[in-house]
Amino acid sequence: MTDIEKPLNFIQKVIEEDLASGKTKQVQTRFPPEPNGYLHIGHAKSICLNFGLAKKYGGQCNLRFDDTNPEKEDIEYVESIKNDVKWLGFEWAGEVKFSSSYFDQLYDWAVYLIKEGKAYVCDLTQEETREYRGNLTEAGKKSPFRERSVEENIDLFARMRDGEFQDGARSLRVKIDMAHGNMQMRDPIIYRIKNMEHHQTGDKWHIYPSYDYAHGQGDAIEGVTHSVCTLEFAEHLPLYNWFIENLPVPAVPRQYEFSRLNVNYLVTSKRKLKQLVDENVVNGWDDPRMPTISGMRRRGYTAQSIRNFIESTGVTRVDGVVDMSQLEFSVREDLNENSPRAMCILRPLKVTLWNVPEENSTEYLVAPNHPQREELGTRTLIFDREIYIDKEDFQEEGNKKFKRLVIGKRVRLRNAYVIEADEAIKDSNGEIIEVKARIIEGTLGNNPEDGIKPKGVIHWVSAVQNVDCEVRLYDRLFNDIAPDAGGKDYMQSLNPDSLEVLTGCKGEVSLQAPSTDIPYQFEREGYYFLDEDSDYDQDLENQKLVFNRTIGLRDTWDK
RNA sequence: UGGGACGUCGCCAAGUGGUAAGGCUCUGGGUUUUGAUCUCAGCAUUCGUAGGUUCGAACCCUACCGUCCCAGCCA
Repeated sequence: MTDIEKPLNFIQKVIEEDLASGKTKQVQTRFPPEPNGYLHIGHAKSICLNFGLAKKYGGQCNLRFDDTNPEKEDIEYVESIKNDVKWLGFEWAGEVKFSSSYFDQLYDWAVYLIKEGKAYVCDLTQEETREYRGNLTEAGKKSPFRERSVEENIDLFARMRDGEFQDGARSLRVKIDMAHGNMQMRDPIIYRIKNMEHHQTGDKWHIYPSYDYAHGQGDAIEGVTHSVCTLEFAEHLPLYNWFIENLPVPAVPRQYEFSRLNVNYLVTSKRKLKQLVDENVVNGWDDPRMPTISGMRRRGYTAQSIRNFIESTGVTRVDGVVDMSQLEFSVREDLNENSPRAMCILRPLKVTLWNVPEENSTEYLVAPNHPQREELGTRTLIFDREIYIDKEDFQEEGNKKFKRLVIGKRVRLRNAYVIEADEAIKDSNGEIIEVKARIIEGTLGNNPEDGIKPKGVIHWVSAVQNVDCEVRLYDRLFNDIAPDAGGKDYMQSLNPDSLEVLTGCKGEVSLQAPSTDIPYQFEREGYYFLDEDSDYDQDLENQKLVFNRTIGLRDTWDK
């Protein structure tokens, strides 16, 4: 990167002050996803922030699954989340943590609160609880069960734990203030009855702690110094601190909130992404059109490009929407620097170079793998009398702006000769099926001797020896710049053309054994990454190669 | 109408009393065997609005306007 120092964000400033004052000895953070879906670009921000903070200040970051609600969770998600965090390039401290590991301690602390007269078992139904809570402008009413005796509360709470009651029959609430301006403080529920198995604790529990009750205490148990979360939890801060102050916790963590990442044209809500998967709008969580980490990975986005993007957007408390172009810039920046080049014809049009002798027409040419990075080596290109160019690179009659092949005009074949087109051959429908052209002698590495330079450069592939492949082009999933803003129905703005599959594409022979760790730049086309649907086969006839277009090249050609 | 947070260029985002960084986008020029890359130049007399304090304000004060979050036994 650069040696220009980046200004610190507000959380970094807090940490530097805490370190300077001695309040914090060693920074401890945590990334705390609930395993109820796949991670998406929004989580990448939290991951980069939490792990990045720990790394920057020589501390550690835990990966903690906030698994307090077995209803929505699944072991499939914990595995995918671990995989995604690792892929993004981060390493968590020690073993993976689970909020469920603290259920015993949390239970003991709940009993402690009861004994202190600060928690009570409430028999109000869910509807009654809502009525008693009041609303934004009216104070709530105290629950009639608020003054139960300590003994009765302890007994009832134990019986809740033992599975004696139906789901929702009772709850454990903390006694704070039913008239508090902050709704979170109106005797929040900290334990609810759910007679159901948990993916980590099996059938041990019939009651599960709420997020509010489990999160801060989990932080304290793990010695988290700076608990950073998104802005919607700012409302919970007083409650977070209430527990820390009223419980004999081993440490005092502090919560700081930042605004979540929003990118236009994207939807980032686990619930909504799940709907796209469940209704088969996309082909799974890792569909390359999804803004999930796994989808982006499959599409060809590099971990570095995602990290750079997150870094470029900053950390503040301002609600904003980042432009998609900023993400695209980070992806292109990294890929341009690191992708090997290759030529691939997406929509083949045969060109016969009639002045190349028919006998022994094959010629081997050498091309650099990267135009600016010699150290990346070279590759061999096969040149023949018959080649393919892209249909879009030929017009019978061009115009000043069309810098490609035109009848009677010249064009440079990338890394090869200059050619001039003579004739277009059409089928009975009038469609051009072949072009007759000729090479200009002596133009390999040189300009034509007659001084008539070609207008442009186009890519090509031998029609005799090439690699057949399928190419999948992706466009945005939604046509609306803010698909789900203001409660809009995002399913109404789905882009019907978000996937275009091209078969019979022709790649140069270096693509026979393609790279599986970084996209190629198909010159003049964009960046393309090998999809996992590909099938390798020693027998090339049976090999099936599929490439995903990660992103096109920047295009400043005003058509 | 209760409580909380936030408003600096089209989009991100520094700046927190001394006279508006940077990135993305966009526009124009140069180099180029990728209409890519690279490179040069341009792009806020102005910081939500209106007053006030001050020699001096985006930064301090007051009022107003706008946006977002909170009424799950979700996280």
